[in-house]
Amino acid sequence: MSNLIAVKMSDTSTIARADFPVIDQIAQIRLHHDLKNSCSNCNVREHCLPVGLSAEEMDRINNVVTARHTIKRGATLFRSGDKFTNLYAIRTGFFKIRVTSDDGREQVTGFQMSGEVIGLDGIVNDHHNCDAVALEDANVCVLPFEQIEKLSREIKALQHHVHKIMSREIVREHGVMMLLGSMRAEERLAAFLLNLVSRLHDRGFSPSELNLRMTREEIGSYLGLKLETVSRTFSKFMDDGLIEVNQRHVRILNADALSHLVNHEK
Amino acid sequence: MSNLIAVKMSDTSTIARADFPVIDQIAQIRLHHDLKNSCSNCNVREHCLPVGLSAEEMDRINNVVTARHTIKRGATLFRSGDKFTNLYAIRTGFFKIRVTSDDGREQVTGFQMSGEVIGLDGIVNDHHNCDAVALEDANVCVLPFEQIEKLSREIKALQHHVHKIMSREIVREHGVMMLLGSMRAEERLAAFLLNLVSRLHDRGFSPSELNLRMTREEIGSYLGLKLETVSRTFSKFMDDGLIEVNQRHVRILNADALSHLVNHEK
DNA sequence: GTCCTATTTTGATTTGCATCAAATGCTGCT
DNA sequence: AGCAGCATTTGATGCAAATCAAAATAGGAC
Repeated sequence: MSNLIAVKMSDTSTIARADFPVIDQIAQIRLHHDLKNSCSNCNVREHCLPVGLSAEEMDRINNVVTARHTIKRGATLFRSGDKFTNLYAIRTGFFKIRVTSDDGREQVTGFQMSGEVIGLDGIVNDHHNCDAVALEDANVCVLPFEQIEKLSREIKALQHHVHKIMSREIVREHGVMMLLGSMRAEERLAAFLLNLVSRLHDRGFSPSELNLRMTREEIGSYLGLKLETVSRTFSKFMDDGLIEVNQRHVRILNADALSHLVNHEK
Repeated sequence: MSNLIAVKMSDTSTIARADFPVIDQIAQIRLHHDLKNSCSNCNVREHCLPVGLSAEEMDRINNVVTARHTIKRGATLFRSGDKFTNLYAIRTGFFKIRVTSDDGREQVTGFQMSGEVIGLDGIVNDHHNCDAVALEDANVCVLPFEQIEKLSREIKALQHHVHKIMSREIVREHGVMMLLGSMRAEERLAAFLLNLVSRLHDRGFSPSELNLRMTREEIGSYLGLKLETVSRTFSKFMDDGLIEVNQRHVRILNADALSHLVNHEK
């Protein structure tokens, strides 16, 4: 009965990319658009898609999503320099997006989760300028950008939705710039935790508990801090009774205090 | 013979905005689309518009640009919270874009010059989330976003161009995050100067000389540094023979050394 | 031209975070 | 299950940039 054909491949995620193109690193699933796998039934559709689409419009969008990929933890969905052809809507899993400078410095520019669309960086130069690395096994819908553009010309709501997604990313980055440019370590970490837990809450998870998918070093890269500073700041928050930390598991005990940290300098 | 009707208003740029809506702060010019003022004759069109448009397409785009605004130095083109209706293409002048947090912290997120399009932040929530402040008297084309979207559905090249402009902004912000997250003061200032001079060079100005339109404090806000650090770093670059600084005027003497600073940590 | 204010420079000192270092605790792999 | 390597924590020290302070300079208003 299942119309799903899963082409599972051996995990080559640790093998140097030069030898194996991305497509070999990830399992690929061709969709046959049964009800079970349509956008209309997807539980993150309110993030990826505009509201108020007609059944016909929904169907046409659905037909653009002809493939899904699963990406193993540690593998990259795309890399800086890769030719840009698709956007990706994250169905499940968690990614870090990072840029790398000529001299090898890395900067994590974001952590993206289900319902979020990644790959927008590739549009301007036809090539990606950052890497998308799965921090846990992930599943994404492949959105061929040319077809998204074509359909956007025909479905006004989709067009506006695409614009909103890009604008949202610009606004998000404004926030990160504020964080990096004018907050101290405690403020940065507090803002980070509150942001993560709020986005998870939007997706039906606990408003006060979360499992970090990234290392202290990756958090540090995102926040412009060294991993030791991240660790120390976690400890400080523990001592102050603001949070409970057990490795990657964090429980927020005093969200108001964290929020106060972020919004009241000094 | 001139078809231009300039409605010059008294300069109220220093008066509190609560009392005077933005429209009162800026002189407004209605265009009658004579040749002199058409996009096709604009000397920054290669920045704002896609290449390879047909005469008819160019004409239709031109008809969307029904107004221009002049903004006096120190006045704002839009502010955080303002209803979003237009994008703005900068014809002449220089803007800083800044976000302000709840507790009053300011962060300059960019300096934009002629040919660049600002206001994209407003799309996602129908309201702007940052301020655009003119750092010198400026002139912008008003681009009603609904009409841009309408025309984008009809002119494929325009649609793709809009996408590229947004993607470019995302990529630019990635670069700023790299700068803020993992560079030291000297590297940040070097990157800033090289970026500015390169963009000015693209516009026909000197590849080695520039007049800063912003204060040390504004540079510092953008770079996540205090104004004293900016000033000291300028002095250091002078001592090292990398640049010549006279107040707002900077001459780059050794671009390679600056570039080396940016691209080779330590 | 002169005054006033904003901007810039430079110096002295402090401080928050990085760096260096080492011990401990996980996790995934065989 | 056990081991190897990675991740995390914590301490000691150093340093880059912030802060505090004051003088010099420029630019605008009248």
